[in-house]
Amino acid sequence: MDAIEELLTRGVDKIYPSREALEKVLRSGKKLKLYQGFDPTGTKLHIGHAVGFRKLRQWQELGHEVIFLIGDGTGQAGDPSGKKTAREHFFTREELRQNGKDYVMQSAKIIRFDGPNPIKILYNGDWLNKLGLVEILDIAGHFTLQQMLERDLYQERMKSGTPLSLREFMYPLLQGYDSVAMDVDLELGGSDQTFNMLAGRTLVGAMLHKEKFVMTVPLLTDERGTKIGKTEGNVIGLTDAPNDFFGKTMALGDDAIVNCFTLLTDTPIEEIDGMKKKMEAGENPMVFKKLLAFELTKQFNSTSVAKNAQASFEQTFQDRETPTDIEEFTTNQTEWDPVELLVATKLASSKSDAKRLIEQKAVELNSSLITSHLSRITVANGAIIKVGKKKFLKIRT
RNA sequence: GCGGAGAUGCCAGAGAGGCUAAUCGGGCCAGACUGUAAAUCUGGUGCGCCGUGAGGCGCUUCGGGGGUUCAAAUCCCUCUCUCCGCACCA
Repeated sequence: MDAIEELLTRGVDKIYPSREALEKVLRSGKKLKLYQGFDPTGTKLHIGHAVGFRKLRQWQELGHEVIFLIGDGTGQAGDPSGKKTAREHFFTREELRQNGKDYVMQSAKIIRFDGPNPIKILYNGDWLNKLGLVEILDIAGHFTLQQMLERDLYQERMKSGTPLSLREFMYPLLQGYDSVAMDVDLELGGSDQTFNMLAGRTLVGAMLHKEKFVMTVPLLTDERGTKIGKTEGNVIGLTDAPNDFFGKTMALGDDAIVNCFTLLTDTPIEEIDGMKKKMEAGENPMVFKKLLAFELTKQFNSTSVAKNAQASFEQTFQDRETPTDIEEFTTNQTEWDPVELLVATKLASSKSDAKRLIEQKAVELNSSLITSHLSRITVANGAIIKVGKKKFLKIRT
C-alpha cells in the first residue's frame, strides 16, 4: 500500500464525487489546497477529533497545502448538524476566537503548525462577517428549498415538530461559502458534516467553476454505533493527564478496539487484523486494549510517559494499589468533618453529594472505609483519600 | 390575522389544588460482579440543617411576572416563546 492508497482508504468514510476521480488528480502529482473547519464551541478536543487531525497530517506530509479553519464566523450561526433540538445559546466571536486558540494548541499534538509546509490557520469570520445582503442572497440563489429540505436532519425536525430556525437552516450556506472564499480543492470533515461540505461543493462548482472534493472521515464509534468520546463524563480529551487518558481508554468497550487502532494509530492493517482474529479466537481483549491505550498515550505524549501511565494503571487497578503520582490537596487543618473535606477537595459537588457518597461506601481514607459522615476524621500529611474507583487525592499539610 | 395545542429536573416525558423535591425511561454517580471493559443486578441522582441510627426539619425548583387559596407544577390574569391547522400571498 503506497502513501496515496493509504491516504484514500484508511480512516476514510467516503470521497465525493468519487475516489477514482480524486486518485487520478493525486496520481498526476498535483498538489491540492484543502481544509478542515472547526467551530470552537467547546474548549476541549477529544480523541474523536484526532481522526480528522491524523488525516490532515497525512495530507500535510504529502506536501499538500492544508488549512486549519477556525469557525469564528460559522460558530456564531450555530451548526445544527447532529443536534436534535434548536440551539439556544450562541457564541460571540470573541469566545470563539479564544476557544479556537485552545483548539490549535491541543491539535498541535498531532498536526504541525511550524517547520516545512506548516498548516495555516485561518478564521472564517474574516470573510463571513463582511458579507453583505446582496452577496448572501447570491449564495442562497445557488440552492433550492427542495434541495435543502432533503437533508435528513431537517426532515426529522419537521416530523417531530422540533423548531428549526432559519438561522440554523442557513448554516450550510455559510460553511459552503468558506470553500469559495479560500478557493480550496478539497474539504475534510467528519461524516456528520457531509451535507455542509457538499453544499460547499455545489457553491464551488457554481461560483468558481471547478471541482471541490469532499473527504469524510468516520465518526469514532463502537460497533453498536455509539459515539465514543462525546458523552459528557467520558470524554477522552487530548490533553487529559496521561494516567486519566490511559484509564479512560481502558474503560472503552471492547468493540471499540479495532476501530480505534484503525483510525487513531499507525499500526499496520495486517497487524490489526491479526489482533481481531486472536480476539475472535478467545484471547482476552484487555491485552489489546492495553496496547491501544499505550499507543495512544504515547502518541499524544511520549513513550516514557506512556510507560509510566501503564505501570500506574496496572498498579492501581490490576493490583489494587494506590497510584504513585496523584493530585495533592494542601491544608493545615488535620481534623476534618469528612463531608466538608470532600467538598473542599472538590471530590464531591455539594455536601449532600458528599453524604451520599459516604453512605454508598464510596469513600476511603488510607484504604479504610469511612462509614459515617458524622464522626470527624484526622488526616495526616500524606493521607490518601479515595472516592469511587478512580479518584484519589493526597493530603499535604 | 384567526383557531387549536403546548412550555416540567441533564434529556425525554408523566402529573391537572394538599399523598409531589415531583412516576417511568435514558444519562450520570456509587455498589456487586469483572479485565477500572461490556452486559447484568442493586441503590442513588435540587440545596442546606439536625440526628449514633432509623429518620426528621427548612429553603429553592415545574417558561417570566402578578393573583386566588390555609395550601398551586396543578386554578385565574398577563407577558414571552414554540408547534399544528386555516387564512393572507398585494
